Amino acid sequence: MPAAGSDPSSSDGSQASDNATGLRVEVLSVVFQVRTPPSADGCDVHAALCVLLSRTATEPGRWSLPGGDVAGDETLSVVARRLVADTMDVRDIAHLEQLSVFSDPARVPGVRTIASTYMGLVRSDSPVTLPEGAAWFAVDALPPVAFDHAEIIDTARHRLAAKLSYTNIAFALAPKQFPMSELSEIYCAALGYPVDTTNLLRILSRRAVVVSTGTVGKTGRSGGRPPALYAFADNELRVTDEFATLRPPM
Amino acid sequence: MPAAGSDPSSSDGSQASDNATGLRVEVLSVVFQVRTPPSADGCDVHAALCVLLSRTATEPGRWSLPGGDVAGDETLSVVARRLVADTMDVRDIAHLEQLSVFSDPARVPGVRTIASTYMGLVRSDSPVTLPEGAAWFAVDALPPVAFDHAEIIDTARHRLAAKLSYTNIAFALAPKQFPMSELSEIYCAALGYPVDTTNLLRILSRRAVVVSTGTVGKTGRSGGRPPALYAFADNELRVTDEFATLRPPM
DNA sequence: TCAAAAGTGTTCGTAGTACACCCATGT
DNA sequence: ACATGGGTGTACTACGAACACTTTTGA
Repeated sequence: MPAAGSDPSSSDGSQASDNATGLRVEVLSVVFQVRTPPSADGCDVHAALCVLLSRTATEPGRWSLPGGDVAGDETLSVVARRLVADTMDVRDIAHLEQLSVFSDPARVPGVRTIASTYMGLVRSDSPVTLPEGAAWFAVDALPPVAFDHAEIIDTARHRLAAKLSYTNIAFALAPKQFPMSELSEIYCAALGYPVDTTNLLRILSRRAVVVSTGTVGKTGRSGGRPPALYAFADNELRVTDEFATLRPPM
Repeated sequence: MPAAGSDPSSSDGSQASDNATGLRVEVLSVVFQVRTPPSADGCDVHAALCVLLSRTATEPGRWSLPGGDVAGDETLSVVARRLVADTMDVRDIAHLEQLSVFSDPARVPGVRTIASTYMGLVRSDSPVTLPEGAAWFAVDALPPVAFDHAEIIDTARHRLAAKLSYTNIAFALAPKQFPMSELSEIYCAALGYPVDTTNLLRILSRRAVVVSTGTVGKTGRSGGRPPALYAFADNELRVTDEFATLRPPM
C-alpha cells in the first residue's frame, strides 16, 4: 500500500535479511555447437546439434549444465561467459543471449536457488578440447541430467529454432566462410528437418544476411564442382524479418 | 577446472557469503493497458498504450515500476503478481510473462541489485481504481522515470509489438467480447500505427485466433450498422505463426 | 434519404516452396 | 565420359495489403 514502488533503496531490513538467510542466484548456460556427436557407433555420422555438459559431483551418473553462483560486480552475461571458460575451457562463444529465469522453489533441493539461464553458440569449426568430465551430447540423445536442466535445454532448443527463421543467428553456428551446402546442414541439424540449400541461399541473400565472398572452396572427397564460399554480413544478432504479419503501412 | 558444474549444493562458503554481503534480487513489472490517457488536454482523446507507474519515495519527481524484493517460497511470477496487487490494487492481470534480467552492477546505486522483469497485460474494460501516488501514463508521454526503468519499459513495448504479430497475445488486452473495430484500435494503440480492420479479421479468423460469438453489439453514438461481436478462442498465450519461414516440409 | 459504421469481395504484389535443368570438377 | 556435387531458372502457391463496393442502422 505505501508507495514503496520498486525503489530498491527503500526496502527495509527484513527483506535484506531474507536474502541473507538463503536466496541463491546461479547462472546456467546452454552451450550449443553443431558437430559430429560422440557416440558415432556406426551409421549416422552426420552433424547434430550438441550441448555441453559436465559430470555432476553430488549426483553421480547425472550430467549438468555449466554454471555457478553469482559473484563480483559483473553483468550476468559476463558471469556466464566466465563460468563456461573456467569450467569447460570453452572461450569462443560467438553469441550469448538470455533465456528464462527458473525460479520454482523446489527446482533444486536445499537452499532456494534461482537460475538465470543463457544460451551460448559456438561456431562449428571452433577447435574445442574439453577437460575431464565434460562432453558434448546430441540434443536428441541426452544422458540423465540433473534437476530441471532438461527443461532448460529444451527452452534453448526452441529458442534457437525460432530465431533461425527470423534472425541471422546462424552466424554464430557457422564458420566465418562456408559453402552453402554446409550452412544447409547446420540449419538442418539445429531445426531437425531438411532444408533446401537452393532456397536457403535465396532467402538469406534477399535479406542480405549472407553475402558471397568471391572465393571458391575445394571440391569434396568424391568429385563435384567446387563450391562458392559465403559469409554472414554481420557478426551480431540482427532481426531480419521483424513482422511476420501486421507490418506498418508503406 | 574442478567440475563443480552448476550443482548449487557444491558451492563453497565464499560465494554464499557474497550473497549475504549484498546481492539483492528485485522483481519489476511493466503493466500495460490500452486506455484513454490521463492528460486528455484537448484533441487526441484516443486510446493509447499505457503503463502503470508509482511515485518514487526516495527520488522525488521520478516515477517507477511496481515491484519489490524477492521474499518467501514463491515462483517469481507469483511474486510479481502479488507485488502489483499489493502496491497498485491491480488484481486482474490477464497475462504475465518474463522479460529480461537486468544485471548491470551500476543500474541502481547502493547494494548490487539484479532485476528480474515481467510484462503484465490488463484488459481494456477492466475497471481499475489506483491508490494515491499511482497513475497510468501513455508510453509515448512518459514522465521522468527512475533508474533504468525507461529501458525496461522499452523492452516490454517491443516484446508486445512483436508478439502481436505471431501470437494471440491480444486476448489479454481486449475485453472478453468486442467488435472488430475496437480490436483494431487496440492493435493500433499497441503497435503505434493504423491497422486495417478488414484484414485483421481475415488474418485472425484464418488462424482461428478470433471467433464470432453470433451476438451483435449496440450501434455507436452517431449511427451506423451494429457490429458483430467476436471473442478470442483461447485465454492463454498461443503461438499462431511459428515459422515465418523455413517451415518443415509438408 | 443521408451519413456513419460494418462487412464482403476483388485485385495485386511478393515471398517461399518445389523441382527440373545446366555447370564444373576429379577419376 | 561419367558420376558427383554446385548453381540457375521457372512454375506454383499462399498470404497479406489495399481498396472499392455493398449492407445495415440512426437521425
